[in-house]
Amino acid sequence: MNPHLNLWLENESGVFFSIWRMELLQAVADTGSISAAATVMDVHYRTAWQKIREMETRLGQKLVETQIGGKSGGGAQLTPLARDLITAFNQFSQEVEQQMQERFTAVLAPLLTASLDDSD
Amino acid sequence: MNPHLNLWLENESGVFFSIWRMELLQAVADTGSISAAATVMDVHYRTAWQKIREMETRLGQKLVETQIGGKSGGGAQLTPLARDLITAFNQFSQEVEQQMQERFTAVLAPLLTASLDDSD
DNA sequence: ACATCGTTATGATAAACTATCATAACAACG
DNA sequence: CGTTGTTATGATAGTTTATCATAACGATGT
Repeated sequence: MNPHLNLWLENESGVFFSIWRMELLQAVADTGSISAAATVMDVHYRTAWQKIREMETRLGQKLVETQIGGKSGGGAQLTPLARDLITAFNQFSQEVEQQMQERFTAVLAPLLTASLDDSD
Repeated sequence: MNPHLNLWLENESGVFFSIWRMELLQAVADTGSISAAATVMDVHYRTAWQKIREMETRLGQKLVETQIGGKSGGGAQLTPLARDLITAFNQFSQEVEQQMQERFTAVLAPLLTASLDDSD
């Protein structure tokens, strides 16, 4: 019975950023690989890789630097742009979410508790 | 390059209200039938009907009163609860959207114009 | 009395999207 | 030079969503 929200950014070619995508990039930063990030986000590696590629294509900018091979098999790090986007979008989404919770309590919660909870 | 948002409400059985669903119910109110509302919302009748049923099932309350047959073939009107939900949710979503636009301009727009527009 | 009309209601199918499987290429290291 | 774990990508499976087809309905005009 709580409100949920999704926020995303798109240009002419489609969605290039969202809350989920931000978390995915953050997981790449935290773990040092797309593979481990996919596990953290509980999606298949292919899904994570494809979403990152899609973001980069639609943005026209690199977000993740990858290495193939090496002792640890390879890895991935964020570009400075990706880090900046995470920082800004995280602040943005948290502020909007705060407002959502506040307005939900003020505007919707009274109606929902009155019309639904009482009617059982 | 603008921000987008979706807002929805769910309980244990799933999503029972959202911006799109609100617009669908409003279209039913405006047109007097699910069929015409589906056309307005640019979806198939079956889709509109199924979404309404889903909302009612998950909410455990009737949102639309329907009639089959008659001179105009039939029709549909909103229940008082549906009207109240539309009113409250509309205010809720507009306030959140306003905040989103405001915070986007303050937090994200500077970064996006600096990092993306300039790089062409 | 009864055929007409546009709507509700629903089963069946098609299409689109998303997730999963399988596999090649890769490079530092012991 | 084989081992290792990752990136990268084609191919397939599955799941969700949209479309098609059709029956039931009842006020109205003939």
